[in-house]
Amino acid sequence: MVEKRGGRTTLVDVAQAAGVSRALVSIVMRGAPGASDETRDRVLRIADEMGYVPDQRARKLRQSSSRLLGVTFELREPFHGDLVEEIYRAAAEAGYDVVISAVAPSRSESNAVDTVLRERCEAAILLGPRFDDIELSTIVERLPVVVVARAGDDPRAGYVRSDDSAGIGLAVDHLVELGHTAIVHIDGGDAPGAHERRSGFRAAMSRRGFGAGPRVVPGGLGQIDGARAMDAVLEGGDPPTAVIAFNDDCATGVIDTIIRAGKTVPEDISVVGYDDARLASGLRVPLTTVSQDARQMADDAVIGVLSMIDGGDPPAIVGRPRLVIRGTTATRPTA
Amino acid sequence: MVEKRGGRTTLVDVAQAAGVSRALVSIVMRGAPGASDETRDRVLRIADEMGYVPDQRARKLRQSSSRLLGVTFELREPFHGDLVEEIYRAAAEAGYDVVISAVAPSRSESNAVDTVLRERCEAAILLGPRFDDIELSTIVERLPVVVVARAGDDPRAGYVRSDDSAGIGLAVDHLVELGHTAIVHIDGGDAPGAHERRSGFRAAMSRRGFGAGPRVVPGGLGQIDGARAMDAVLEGGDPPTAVIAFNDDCATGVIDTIIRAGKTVPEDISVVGYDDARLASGLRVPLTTVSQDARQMADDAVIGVLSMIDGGDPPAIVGRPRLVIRGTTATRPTA
DNA sequence: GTGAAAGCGCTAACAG
DNA sequence: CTGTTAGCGCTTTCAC
Repeated sequence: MVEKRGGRTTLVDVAQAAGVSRALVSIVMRGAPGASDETRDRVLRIADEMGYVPDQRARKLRQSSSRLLGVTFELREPFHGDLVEEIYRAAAEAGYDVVISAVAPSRSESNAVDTVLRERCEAAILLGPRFDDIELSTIVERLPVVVVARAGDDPRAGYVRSDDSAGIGLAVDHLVELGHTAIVHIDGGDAPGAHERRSGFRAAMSRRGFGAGPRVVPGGLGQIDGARAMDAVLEGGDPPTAVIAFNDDCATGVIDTIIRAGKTVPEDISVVGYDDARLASGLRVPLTTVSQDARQMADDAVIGVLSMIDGGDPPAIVGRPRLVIRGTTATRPTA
Repeated sequence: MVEKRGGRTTLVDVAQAAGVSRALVSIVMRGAPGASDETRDRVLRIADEMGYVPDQRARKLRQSSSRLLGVTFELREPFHGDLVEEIYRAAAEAGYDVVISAVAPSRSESNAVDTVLRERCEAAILLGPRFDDIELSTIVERLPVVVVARAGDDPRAGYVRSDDSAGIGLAVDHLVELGHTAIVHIDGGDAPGAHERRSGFRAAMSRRGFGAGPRVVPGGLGQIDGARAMDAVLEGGDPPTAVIAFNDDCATGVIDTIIRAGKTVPEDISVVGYDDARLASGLRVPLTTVSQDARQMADDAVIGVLSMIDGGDPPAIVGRPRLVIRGTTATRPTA
């Protein structure tokens, strides 16, 4: 009785098979009021037997509001994965569907955003976009946008991020309290958030009295970037006793280099990461890291963007990151 | 002149503004023949000024075929990221759009597949699905399906995978040629492909004359799984001189444990991974690994599923994996 | 509870 | 080259 290669089964087919009107089937499929429990069960059963699945496109087309949220994210960013997962949940709780659109080396951000636009999403959540002001501007003109995990100041866009500057501050404080003075920051280049972390590092260091040119080393987002940067640091002589990496991946590379160089973490050198993507919590060396709460950020982004749809003001939420102390930091070696 | 909060601009609006018929605008937007270059330019300009973006849903709804491919993937699998990226490319080359639907701990596979169904995708590509035969069966009845990176034998589904058994064989051969005899396989439990790799390992070992119970240790997909498994191996005494891990992440964990135990890779113990996801190539310790060619697999999957749409037979493609020798394998320690 | 009718934004098949 | 006419599959009035 199963309709082969279904999906093509339409509401009319079900109505005919059940001997009722299309409207009734529609009501039943939506779970809307207006049908007896008896009819409801029968229609549902028949629809199921026929392999009927409502056509999302037709449905959304007909509805005045699409109740659709577009999300762009980077396929390579573990933390984006965490955020996407939480956004699915948060959106579902609000009765919204989600269209995800990936960004990758071979698929540009504009490409990803175009998809969101063409699908007639009511609003977009952009995860760590690298758009410049102009590009962002053209998007913001078209639909409500919340930018996550990146700073910015377009008044028409909402922003949800955690305070990168404060986050790095937590890391610096932690290390200073452990007695470290020779602290290096391996940065994220031009990645979203990198600037804030860099200046947050400088600020925290000078606040702690290490004003004289705290060391910032060019790094990047990947493990290899962290490893290379740490290579350079060690080769330069005068090794630090602590390193704050741009993110967890980067920190992993840093740790790797340190170990390869015959030193140990955290005995010789302490290392702090950033993000606390699940990747990190699964690491063998439990990484001390600055945690951005994906769940909270997703909630904030979704709630914020929904309020914008209703004409509310763009949110400007700066979450307070949390330092998660695990096993890669220790008191300064007494050497 | 920009329509604020556009996206709501419709084809009719553009037609009116340009003083032409809807049909003409449609023709121009699709780049279809039937309009003078002059008109084309003018309409395009006006559309752009108005911030008009064609409604994908309405478009797909009207067209008999949606030219849409659904892809389900795991947010946490780096190799899936590689595949998704390549599928976007391969689909675009064939004139198809892609709907991606993520699987995560809090978002089930059925959920992901439902999305694909509701969007009226013409076919689905499932990356490493964990469905059992029954579940897969109900999906296969509804639309053409190609399963990637997992073995199976539903004759109605297409399969694109690389020969896991042969891949592990390559790893075993490589290690045996380096003089290793004490080789351990840390497996992937019930993950897609794990069974094949396990039995491939046993087969290759016995082919090489190590028939007497080659050691297979329960592992998993993550770094932590590899690390824990390796812990157990080392604690058990009689350490192997070589380890073949289920995947690259797992291998990373293995390496980590080895180093923490005061041994070195590859001097004391050689380690081979599996997948060659970009993650791996970015590792500081260049991982010797069995490469599954994401680009090739994506091409095969897309071409295969398109042919199924045209009534072709389901593809059954078993790619030949390639051993990529990097820095984590060496000749057996002469100890 | 039910059925008829209109229309979401677009494309396709025609006549002009 | 242009305009008209039909729908795609669904939801949403509105009478019955």
